[in-house]
Amino acid sequence: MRDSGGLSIGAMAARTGLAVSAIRYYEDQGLIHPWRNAGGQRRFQRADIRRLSFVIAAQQFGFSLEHIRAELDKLPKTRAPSKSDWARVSKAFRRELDARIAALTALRETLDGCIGCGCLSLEVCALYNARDKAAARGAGPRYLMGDRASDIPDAVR
Amino acid sequence: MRDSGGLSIGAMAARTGLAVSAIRYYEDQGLIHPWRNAGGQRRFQRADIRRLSFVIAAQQFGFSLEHIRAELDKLPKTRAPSKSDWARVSKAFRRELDARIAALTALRETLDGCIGCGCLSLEVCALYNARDKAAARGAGPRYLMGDRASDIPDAVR
DNA sequence: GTAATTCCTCAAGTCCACTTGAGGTCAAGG
DNA sequence: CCTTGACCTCAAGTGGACTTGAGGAATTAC
Repeated sequence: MRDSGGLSIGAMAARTGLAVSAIRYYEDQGLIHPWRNAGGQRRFQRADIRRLSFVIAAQQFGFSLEHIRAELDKLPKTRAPSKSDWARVSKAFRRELDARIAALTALRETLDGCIGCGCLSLEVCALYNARDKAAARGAGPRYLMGDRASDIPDAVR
Repeated sequence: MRDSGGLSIGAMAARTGLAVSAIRYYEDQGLIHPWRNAGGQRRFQRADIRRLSFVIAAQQFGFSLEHIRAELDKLPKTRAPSKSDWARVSKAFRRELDARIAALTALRETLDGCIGCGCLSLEVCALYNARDKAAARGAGPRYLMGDRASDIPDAVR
């Protein structure tokens, strides 16, 4: 198992809780960059566990793999990432996270006010316009992950 | 357009910002129940706009259509839903929403502590175990929507 | 009354994030 | 040395949420 010091894909799976197939898929998507041993098998650094943990956590917040890849690309590829490297990525990530939580909270309040009020004048209902706000700010998984402009047409008229 | 008073699917699309095809799909999934006019075309009540707005908002929070359908099934099918009908649905929805926001916030703090600290002893790192917590509590869209137990294997060993 | 628009039903295609399976190679234990 | 289990690639399948297209009928606008 320890060929030239690296971890096998099975060991990574055991340590992260991910399926082996998922880890291979993540390599495909450029999220991790294992090297190969003499026999062509993948070998991982211990630091890659952290990388994968980050992927898992970020996904739970609704970020797409592409988005996560973009964040991870900010880490150095040659040397193992240091504390400050991770802190930098974390900071950017945290900002988006805050925005997302804020958007969710705002939408929740809108929903409260609107559904609670029972107003049936839907043209002026806040809920009615919630998606525009969300689309502009990027609230839920949908808009943040897919970025499908076609989803927000001319509206209302 | 006003056959026996109902709104056409095109009118609904214009008022909600949804694509016509999406509205038809939602009917397929049991989220709305339009009736048909003499010529077989769908006709909607004005109250259905609110129904669709709810669908849109709930989706932004990461709920699956099936989950949303379950919530909407609590509304009366025969008469148009009243203020208190909506309030009841809203209350249940709000509870889940609160749980989700709390989980996100907790995960964010975990991430802060862990990535900020730069600890490289990943076996004890909180981030390392974040997914287990999340799986137990139901944090992100993934686990709440898919409920894929196969995703959380025997782990760590 | 007729042309343009809107609507209808299928069936099939798309995108994301994976999993499953076939057919074969590599590595570790006895 | 040889068997067993872990690993390899590549193609195809899955599920959720839709969209697109074909072929045709209903409605509306002039």
